[in-house]
Amino acid sequence: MTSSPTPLSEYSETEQQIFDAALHVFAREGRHGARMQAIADAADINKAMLHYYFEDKETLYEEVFTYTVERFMASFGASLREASTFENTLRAFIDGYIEFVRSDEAAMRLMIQENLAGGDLLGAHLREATNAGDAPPQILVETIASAVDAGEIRAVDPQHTVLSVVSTCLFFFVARPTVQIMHPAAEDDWGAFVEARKDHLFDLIYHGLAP
Amino acid sequence: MTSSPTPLSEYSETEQQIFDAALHVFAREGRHGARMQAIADAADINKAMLHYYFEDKETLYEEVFTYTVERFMASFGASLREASTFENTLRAFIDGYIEFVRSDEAAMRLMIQENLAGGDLLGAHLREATNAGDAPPQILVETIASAVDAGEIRAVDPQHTVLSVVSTCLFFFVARPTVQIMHPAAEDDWGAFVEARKDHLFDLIYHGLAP
DNA sequence: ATGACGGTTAACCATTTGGTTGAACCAGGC
DNA sequence: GCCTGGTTCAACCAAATGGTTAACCGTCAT
Repeated sequence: MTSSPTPLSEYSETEQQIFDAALHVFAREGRHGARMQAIADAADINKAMLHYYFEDKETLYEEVFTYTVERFMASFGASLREASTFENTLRAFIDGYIEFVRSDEAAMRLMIQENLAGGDLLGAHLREATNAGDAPPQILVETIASAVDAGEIRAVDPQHTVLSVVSTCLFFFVARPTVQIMHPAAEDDWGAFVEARKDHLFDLIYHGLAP
Repeated sequence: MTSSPTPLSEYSETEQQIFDAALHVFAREGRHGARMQAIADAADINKAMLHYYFEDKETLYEEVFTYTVERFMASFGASLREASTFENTLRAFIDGYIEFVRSDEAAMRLMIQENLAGGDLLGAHLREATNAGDAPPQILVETIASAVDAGEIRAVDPQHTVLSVVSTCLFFFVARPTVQIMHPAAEDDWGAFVEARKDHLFDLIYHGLAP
């Protein structure tokens, strides 16, 4: 279920094990809470190997985080290809974005950890991308703005709307333990619950935007 | 802006300082990432005082967390008093819930930290409350179910709907650093942004539920 | 064979961190 | 004054943690 985060191809096998393990431990314990020994254990290697492949904890974190944030931003746009109707676009985005997060929950948790801890490193990356013009959600914002202009949907604020869509797609992953206690269905079969959630979210938001 | 989390009244002043500081540090760095020295610094006291008032790190965390989770659950129901129309109820809940989180963001961050870390302690508290019948969101679920039965809103799944409402109310706080980079308005005046968000969320969800 | 080299390991070191201690401080009651 | 109780602090200690080292493989070119 929790797949490997498809690290860089130029990495050796051991490097990928470390990378993978570090992502999961950092995602769970946070930048400072994570212990090098825990990462070594998760990667099933000797602690010294961590420093052989990555200089120190800080460097390891930065490499893992940088790679994760880039993958995250790429996934944003990837879910938006081929826009026919706005209805199809919204459906494709919700499905695609949720599918991406499901395939690598640890990546998302790491992003949230950064936010909780102040998001300094995150800020640097995002500002860079934003200035370069390829800020991830900008595409969706424009899609919604166009739909508003074309009269396809009500005159909502595109920025706020995108934030709402993203919120609903991500939050139930963030609070997964809580959700699984509250919703018996989510506890029994998480996969089915995620599918049901895609349908519900599209239905709710599409009706919320309809004229 | 970041108000004090109104600790238990039976606490002495020093105890409250510690409690308050611990909440903020745990919320930012997580259960294991938090350093006792950091908490002592934030509380502006000597490190030995922490152990004078609270046995050890684990106990301190548990007391802070227990108190936080209880306050959180109470706030859930508190936002639902006096339901006339469903429209008013929804509006009151969104406003009240967001206002509660705004008044104590650290409490919410602590809850999210617990979720990211697996939520074992959280699970114990929630299951207890759920079995006792006073599970926080149960009231909202029933309100929505009634509205569906009365034909006030479309035939949506109440459980999923509540999760969606809560997602949108909480997520922009969780990802506040990211949101502030993406939305210039949120960076300039967070308070005004939160207000705008209340309006937007009510508008989006109310239309999403309307028949 | 051998030696150079990437990879791997256990043992080790220095610093940080959680936690303790004994003395000092500071009321209020006698 | 001086005792007593709760409170506060600097210094201290043992364990945990990040990071290093020197030796040890295995293998491949010479």
